[in-house]
Amino acid sequence: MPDGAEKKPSRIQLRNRSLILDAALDVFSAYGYRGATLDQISVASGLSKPNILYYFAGKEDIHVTLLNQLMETWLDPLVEMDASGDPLEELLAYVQRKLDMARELPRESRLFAGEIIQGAPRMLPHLEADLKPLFDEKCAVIQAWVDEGKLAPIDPRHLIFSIWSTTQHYADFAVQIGVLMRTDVAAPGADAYLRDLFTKLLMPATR
Amino acid sequence: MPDGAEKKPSRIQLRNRSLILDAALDVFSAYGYRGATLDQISVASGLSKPNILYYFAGKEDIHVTLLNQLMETWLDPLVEMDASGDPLEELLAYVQRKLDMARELPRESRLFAGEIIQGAPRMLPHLEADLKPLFDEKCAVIQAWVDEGKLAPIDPRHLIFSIWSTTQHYADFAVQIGVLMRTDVAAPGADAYLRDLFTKLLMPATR
DNA sequence: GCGCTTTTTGACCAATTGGTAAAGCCACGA
DNA sequence: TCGTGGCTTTACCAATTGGTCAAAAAGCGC
Repeated sequence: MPDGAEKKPSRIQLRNRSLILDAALDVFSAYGYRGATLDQISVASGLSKPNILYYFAGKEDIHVTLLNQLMETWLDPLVEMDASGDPLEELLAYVQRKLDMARELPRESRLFAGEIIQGAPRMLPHLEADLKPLFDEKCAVIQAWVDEGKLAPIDPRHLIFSIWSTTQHYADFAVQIGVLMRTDVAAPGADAYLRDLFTKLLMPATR
Repeated sequence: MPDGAEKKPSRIQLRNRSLILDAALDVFSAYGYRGATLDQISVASGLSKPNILYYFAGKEDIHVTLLNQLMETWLDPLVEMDASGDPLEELLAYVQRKLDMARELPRESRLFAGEIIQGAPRMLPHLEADLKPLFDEKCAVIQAWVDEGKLAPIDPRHLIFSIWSTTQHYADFAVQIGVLMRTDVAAPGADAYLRDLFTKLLMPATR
């Protein structure tokens, strides 16, 4: 049984763990933690239920592993925002990265959203430990840009909230958007719209 | 058993049905449909499980009833947007109404979000039948305003998406916001920020 | 091919799930 | 006060849940 100080995961372990995690991502993002079942993950992964429990300690272990992996990728676009770059360009690039991510990783976005909506029972520590410091740091960067007159005066915190919400919306509410408009034209339209939105918001008045 | 063409619901029926629906809103919005249990609703409502099933045909019946009720209140702010009013004022007022609603009815917002994230299995018909026509109508109104030069040229569909996402974010991601900033200052800050955001976006250039 | 470890499975379990049946309770009008 | 009908509970179920265990079946170095 793999535990404690493992040596080297075998080829089979690597393959099966990733099979399980991928299947679990499907199931958890679609039904939430409590709504997902090991049997669903079993079917989706092609592995028997006891076999899944050979690789993971339990349902919660799978979920936690997924959330841990997610946190890194999730923060990455914000990490990349460079304090020494051009403020408006940096922020617009951040918006674009978040938008791309919502498109490429919609399951991850929904998993994250579901977890937060349900009160983040398994994620609060991560938010406090990883997200909060990064958020504060980047807010300070943006505030400095504002103070230097390189951006219109806005509250950095709400700016970030609005970037998160507008971009993730295209992943989390994809079904609704699918009902309301042709999805094939939604993507480029969203790019242009959000660029326009945040440009107008952030462009300093003195120009 | 109350079904088919009912006469007049008794005082007790009215009270208990609303007790159940209120409790169910708590539970469903917190755990999603599959994650919620009748026992939880039973405890939260103070009624025994069989008693709950005396008033509703089953778990799904409760959920559907909740979603049906929600759809009306949910569309209301958009319905109120008046084609004959001042464009910018109307849209800013719409933003404010959605923001107020997210604050006053966070459970409903989370219930709705959870349902959509999970693919809207029980809501798709509603979206098609109720939301879509209203959405198209209001998009046409906004497009007309744009064509008349009363608003900056924007895509009405993405405008509405961004209004929905930014406002509902404060309800759906309340836990995350609670981690990142003092919640007591979040509300007025959000009001001002979003007014600024959408004013700058929508103000026509020729002024 | 041989022995040893890793992987996989089938059978099984206790707890929880949504739901049912029938009996009991209770108000209220005749 | 006595039914009568609406309301509530107790006892119970079959199905599903996450999880266990020992035995079987691969892998794999030699």
